[in-house]
Amino acid sequence: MRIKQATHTRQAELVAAALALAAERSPAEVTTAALAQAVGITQGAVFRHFENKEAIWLAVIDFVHQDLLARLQAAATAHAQPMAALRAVFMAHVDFVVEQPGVPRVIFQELQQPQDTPLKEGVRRLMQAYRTLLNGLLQQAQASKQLTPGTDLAAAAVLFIGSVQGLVMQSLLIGKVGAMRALAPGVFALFHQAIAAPPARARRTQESHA
Amino acid sequence: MRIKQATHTRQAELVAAALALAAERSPAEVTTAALAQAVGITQGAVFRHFENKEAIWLAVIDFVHQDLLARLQAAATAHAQPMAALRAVFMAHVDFVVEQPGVPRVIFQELQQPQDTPLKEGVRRLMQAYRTLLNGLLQQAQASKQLTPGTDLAAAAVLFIGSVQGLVMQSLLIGKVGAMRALAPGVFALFHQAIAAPPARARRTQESHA
DNA sequence: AATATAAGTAATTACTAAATTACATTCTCG
DNA sequence: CGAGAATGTAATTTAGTAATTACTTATATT
Repeated sequence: MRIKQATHTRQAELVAAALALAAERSPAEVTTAALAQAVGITQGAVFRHFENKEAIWLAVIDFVHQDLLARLQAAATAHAQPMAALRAVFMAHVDFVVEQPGVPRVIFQELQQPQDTPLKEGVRRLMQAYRTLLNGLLQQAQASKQLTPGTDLAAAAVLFIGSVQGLVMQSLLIGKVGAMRALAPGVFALFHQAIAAPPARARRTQESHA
Repeated sequence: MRIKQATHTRQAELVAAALALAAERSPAEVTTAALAQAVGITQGAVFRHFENKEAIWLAVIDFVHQDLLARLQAAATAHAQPMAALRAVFMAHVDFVVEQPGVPRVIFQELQQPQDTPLKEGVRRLMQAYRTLLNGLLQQAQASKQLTPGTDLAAAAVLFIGSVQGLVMQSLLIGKVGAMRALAPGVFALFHQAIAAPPARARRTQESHA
């Protein structure tokens, strides 16, 4: 059995360890010593695989970016109807956070930094990709007349991401990530109500109202 | 002119300094030395006025609790119509964050801690008071038939706070808190759409639809 | 005005954490 | 197989921070 591991293996282990530790404490308090112990090497050995500590978190953000977006994309393409796709994306995001409670902590942590660190830049890229995905779905929905006419798509994207954020905050506050799953359907239902066109018969009366 | 200041004066100065510094960097990086410098005393002198560093952040949370809730309450009571009151609370919250960009950072920072620190307890009390305020307004709105029948009030509260959170995240990401003000009306309009009862003429058709 | 107390200073202590260094071991490939 | 590169260790360095201590000075009170 191998004692020493190739760098890319250790890098993956350290990234996983960082996420696991971030689920239990503030990422700012995750030390290189703790990472080393989690992986089974000494503190100094960590720097055989990463230039410095920041590089570890950069790799974490990268990993999350790949993993989360792949899941959201999969959730979206599993549904032909854009509204159903939005619901699936919402639930996939909630599921992801429940499985990886460290992720929001890392995101929040990096957003704290006001200067434009490489880490914050990584978070921005992730959010941008998320927004692009949402925007595509919202435009599809709009094209197929499933949105209230004149809906502000940018505001809808903010509201969508904000809804998940709100759920995350509640769960951070009460300390039980699982509670998110229970609240999620009700919150999405409201989001749906916020943007969805009224059913056909009602639409006629609304037009006569305007 | 006075050289030495009374403790309660210095405490207020230190709380203000903590909020100001948290607006420029992560609260975790705000050192007692930086606080001392901001106030014009030496690092050790800080401990003449606060038992330890945690006590400073506790006082900060307390101050924010008082100040924010007073503003939200004032915004709410300025409107007889519950929906108008909700809009005013939303805007007051956004204004508060724009004026005090350090506040969300402090909140996030404390939410990171998974254990139940006194600080996190303080944040929880603040959020609880916020939810109580919202709940009152939502119930008023419901009682006066201004909500879609069957609206999930708990989900609505999550969505409301989440909307502001979403706005805050956007602004933390792009680094310009002022951008919140521009996005806020659109986001609130969607929230309104999410919970508001359809206008009278449309309601008839919706009933016939059900 | 004298004095006790509160507020301040300067220097030190105790601790923690990231990064470096010198040396050792394992792995890989010609 | 054997040499060189990669990975690992143990100990040290460097740097920063909260809190304490011994001493000083301003302020308020009688």
